[in-house]
Amino acid sequence: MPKPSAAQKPSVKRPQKPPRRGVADAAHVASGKAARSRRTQARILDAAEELFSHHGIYGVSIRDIADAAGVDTALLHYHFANKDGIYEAVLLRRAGEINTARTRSLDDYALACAGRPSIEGVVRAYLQPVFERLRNGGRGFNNFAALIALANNTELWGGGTVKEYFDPSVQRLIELLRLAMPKAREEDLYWGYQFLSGALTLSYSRNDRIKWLSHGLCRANDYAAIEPRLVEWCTSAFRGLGARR
Amino acid sequence: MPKPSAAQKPSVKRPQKPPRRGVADAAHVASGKAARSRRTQARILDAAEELFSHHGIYGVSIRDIADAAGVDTALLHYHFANKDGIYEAVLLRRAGEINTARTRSLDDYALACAGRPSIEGVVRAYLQPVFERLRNGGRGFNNFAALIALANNTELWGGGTVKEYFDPSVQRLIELLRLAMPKAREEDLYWGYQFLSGALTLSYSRNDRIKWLSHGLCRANDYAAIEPRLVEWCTSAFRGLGARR
DNA sequence: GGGGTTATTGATCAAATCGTGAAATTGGCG
DNA sequence: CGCCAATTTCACGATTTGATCAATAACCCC
Repeated sequence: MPKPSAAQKPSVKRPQKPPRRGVADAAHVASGKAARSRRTQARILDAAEELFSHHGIYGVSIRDIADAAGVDTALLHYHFANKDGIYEAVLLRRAGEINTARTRSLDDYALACAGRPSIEGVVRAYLQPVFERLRNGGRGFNNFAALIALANNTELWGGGTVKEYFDPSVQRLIELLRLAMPKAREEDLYWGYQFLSGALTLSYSRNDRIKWLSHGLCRANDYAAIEPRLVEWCTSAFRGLGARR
Repeated sequence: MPKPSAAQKPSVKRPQKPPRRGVADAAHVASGKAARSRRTQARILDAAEELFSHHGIYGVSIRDIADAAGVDTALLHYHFANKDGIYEAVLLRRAGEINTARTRSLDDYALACAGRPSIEGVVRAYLQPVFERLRNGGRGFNNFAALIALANNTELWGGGTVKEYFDPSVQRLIELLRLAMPKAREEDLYWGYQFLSGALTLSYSRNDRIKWLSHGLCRANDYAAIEPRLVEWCTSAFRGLGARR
């Protein structure tokens, strides 16, 4: 059984993170100790992200990550204290970015529609940032997404820290949906989000069952096929829900 | 990293399962060696089901299961060979039952509607058996469902054996949907199922995020609230999809 | 009621796991 | 250069984990 999880070793001795370098050097490969450190941390997180997304947090050992990243296990403890620390760092690295992008996308749409949002517009604005990254974000983001899918079906849900990044963008979504369908009941909006979320989550999970079911007609990670269909799917569904009373 | 998983120790020495008792004694607590054995196996599987559903397969040790079931670890090996064996036994115990129930429910509906199924009828018939068990099946079935939700977001998907129980009922669902919406494109039917499946899956996962998001208005395991809404949700969505061309 | 089979236990192993502390390396800076 | 701190490696200990084997207990049948 997994230990009571984190928060049991304050790890006082660990040194502070180095301050950001004064001069921003992003063009070519940055040199210097701090930059090098940041790069190895990123390598570790990349490896952990990939492994976690495949086998879950308990299916991966610290050694696995260290080997994949090409460093010693002690280095992981040095940078991230313990396994939970690595896991959390993996999630936090991208959680903020994607959710501010979501919120921004929704805000942009709210502005563009001049206070009269359509269901389709809202749904599209909410989904667009994720799918854009799924298509163009490289393997890293796809691993991250698959990991989110895994964590999403657990009570852990990333140890509780991550949800605080995701919640605001969802609340913004609900707000706009409320505007778009004023006759809908409050609970129904949340249930609608729940159903949307489940469908979205399965989309970027590592489950390719649909390929077998459809005899190769559909592939689970064919995001170009999924995005318009999911938008349409949720739009119809919300519309039926909003028209009910 | 998890081992290449099962299929590496033929475990020749393990004795055969005992033959079913000649006399069926189901009314009161069955006595006899075979019955007792079956009961302890069930206790083990119950414990494993619960633990796996919470922490995933790699988050639970054989000792954890043995302790929870109140037996020695060696007994688990005796009955199920190894850890993967336990996991598979947990899944197989209910996978067949629920899916034949699903298929039967769909067949019944197909008969009742006299070859002219409605989208709503099909969706309802597909979902009804699960929700009935989620409401009345006791904690055991809920644990099982949560475990399925967990496994569903993995490429493992239960080691590959379980899908063969699930697939036929899904194919039957698709067939009937095809009848209900003859103008729909083939791929869209499968994508629709994928979205339905994701929403359903999240419903019985252990994620209660919706409770927080809705400030207590909705609770993730309020199946009485979910079932009618999910039926309506998917019906509207499929309808929009079927009307498109 | 004893013999044989099945079910269950206790003791134990080898490998894997997380984590630590001391040593070695690296780079920045006077 | 030569010191100092941040980074990285090496070697190791304590614990957990999956699994096995012999020994015991429960049961059934003759």
